[in-house]
Amino acid sequence: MTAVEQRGKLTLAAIAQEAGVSAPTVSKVINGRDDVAAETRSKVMAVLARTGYKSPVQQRRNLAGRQAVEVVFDSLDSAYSIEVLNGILDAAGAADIEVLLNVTSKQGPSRLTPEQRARRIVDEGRCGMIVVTSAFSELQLDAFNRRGVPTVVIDPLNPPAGNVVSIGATNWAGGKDATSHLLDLGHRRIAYLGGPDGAECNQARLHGYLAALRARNVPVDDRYIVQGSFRSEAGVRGMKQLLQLEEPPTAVFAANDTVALGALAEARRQNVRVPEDLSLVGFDGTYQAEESVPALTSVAQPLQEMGRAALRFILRQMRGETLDSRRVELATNLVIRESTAPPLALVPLA
Amino acid sequence: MTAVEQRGKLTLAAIAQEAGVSAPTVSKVINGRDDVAAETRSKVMAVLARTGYKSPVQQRRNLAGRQAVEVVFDSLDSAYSIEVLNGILDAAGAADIEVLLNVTSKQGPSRLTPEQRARRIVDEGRCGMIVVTSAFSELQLDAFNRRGVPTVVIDPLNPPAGNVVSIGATNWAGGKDATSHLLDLGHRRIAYLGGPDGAECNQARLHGYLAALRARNVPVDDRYIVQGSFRSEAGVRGMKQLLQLEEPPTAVFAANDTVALGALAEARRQNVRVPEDLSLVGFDGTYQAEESVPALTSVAQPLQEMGRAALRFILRQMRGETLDSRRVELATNLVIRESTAPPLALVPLA
DNA sequence: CTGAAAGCGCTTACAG
DNA sequence: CTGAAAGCGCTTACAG
Repeated sequence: MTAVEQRGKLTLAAIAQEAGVSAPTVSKVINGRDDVAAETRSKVMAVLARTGYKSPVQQRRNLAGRQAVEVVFDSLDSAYSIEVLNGILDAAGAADIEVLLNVTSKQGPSRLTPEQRARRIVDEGRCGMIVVTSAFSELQLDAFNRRGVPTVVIDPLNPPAGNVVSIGATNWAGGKDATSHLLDLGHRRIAYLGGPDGAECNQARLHGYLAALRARNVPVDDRYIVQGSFRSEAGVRGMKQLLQLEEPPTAVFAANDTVALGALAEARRQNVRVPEDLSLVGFDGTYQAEESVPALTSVAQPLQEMGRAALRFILRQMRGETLDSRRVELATNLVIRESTAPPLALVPLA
Repeated sequence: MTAVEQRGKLTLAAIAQEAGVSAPTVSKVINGRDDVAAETRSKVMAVLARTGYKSPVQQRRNLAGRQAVEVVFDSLDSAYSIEVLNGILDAAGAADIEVLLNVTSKQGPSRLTPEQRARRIVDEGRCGMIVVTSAFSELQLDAFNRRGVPTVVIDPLNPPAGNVVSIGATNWAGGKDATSHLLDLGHRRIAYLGGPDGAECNQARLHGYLAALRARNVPVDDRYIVQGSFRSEAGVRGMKQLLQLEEPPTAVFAANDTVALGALAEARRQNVRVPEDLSLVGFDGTYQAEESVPALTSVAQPLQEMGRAALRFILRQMRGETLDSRRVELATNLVIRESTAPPLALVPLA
């Protein structure tokens, strides 16, 4: 038994002595400052963990009662975000953890800077944070981890650096599956109706599409690749553009369901029948795909499962477990519905 | 303005200076020690109150119990609930209040009874509660109010008794507007494709429909009134039933947009064109109505506004204001889109 | 990256 | 009862 453990007084100075460093150094570790050598940090962390020392902030956290996780979305206006939220709520309910919901687009006059928000989340003693937004920089996200608030990012636009845990889906494989399905049906003129150029997940889907074409030696035609956004209007505009081509595509793989539905609406307006004249595949597999007429063939993301996994990662980190991996991709699943069929040329006349 | 109020730093020493005593004396007052003269104590207390100084313990308590409103939904799987939630988040963001989101269908193994939930909400010091669920009885809801947690119910299945504040929309007037619109177009065989029999709001819409028919001396035909649920399947089934009638209706007023979209899907399957062969009106006016093809004529509820109003009611009660009314109905608004047209018989042949 | 030194805000022990 | 002085625990600024 060590000196510290014998005496009742568990002070920062005692921790310092125990770890063989100075008090200021322990202070820096506790407050998540980054001017501490990794080795020193882990030495101090070990003593902190062993002695169960609680900083004032951590004591505050204990007083706060029930554990709560901060969940931050950019907005809650898509089937996508709702499903992720439902997954988080599900796992939180099971673990008896409160969910504090924040939507950055719904900020009042006192709009918080990311720094202010970070300070508040730490000060208020959240047991973890789930982020479905690009409102935080990688550095800020890592700062949460260092301050003892385990943080998980869901489907980041770009994979976060450092120690930040992120959860996504197998976008590349999903894109390949969708395109292979269209190729299997006999399509050769297949368009990619894409989302935002800068989004990692969109790029992965596009490259899955390209990979499927190349695997079958189908030449890539740049006119069939139209980038846009993840919103419905992008589908409308993209579809207009594609239908003006001399040789329009016989199939379209859209970057998500919302874009696909925009494309479907435009096709209908131009009397292009789906799936007879045009096959259409979406991505996400939300209820939008199910309820559309015709029901949309779509690459389903396990959105609820992603939300659940995010919360479970936080629980594990709270228990002090180390994670196997900083990045997890859950499998997508192509769900074939009514919006895809062989191209008309291949269907024998009745 | 005093010295203390001018400087930003609100420290114990500043309070002491302001009160004309020493720092230790202020410390004693704050910590409830009894070796302080009554007069000195009250002098210090006055300054504390005026400046709003908080001791570390008080700050801790404040941080732990930062004002948060408990929001309880049955589930988050409809456009309806999402819009209400967004309204709540909007007003909460503006008022700098946290939102604790609970979904009763997402309870873990330790499913709470309403009593347990109530105790917890009170014990944890929520500043208010917004309920979009029928998980609580009227008595339980009233108990929250009595225990000092102002409670507001949004669109209750049945209007709550006692002191419970509830917010709804003008369902009766909306039902009347929808039906009058169809009558104005020339329809006489108008069906009501309803939601759950027991729901107050559904009954109000139905009675609005009946009132509109009676006002124009159009006889009510019971075969045109089909009750169901608020889900898509109810629209599919109800539409099947109506299309089997010897004289099917030329127009359908559906209890909500989801039911209307189910009806639309079934109509399309049976090659009944909307609006040429059948006019269709929904209720709620969510994005579902906008994005459908054809876009759905619908009675828009101010769902976001209802969420906002609920939160503002709580703020008012927190400030001790008395409310004018225990029940508020916000106005609906008929939005005419593409799914309604005169009945075919009235359209002159081209 | 580290820690001696200074500083901050509060509390305690005690002289008057 | 009061408050000058000492002390406690932590943080900050900065020299090395």
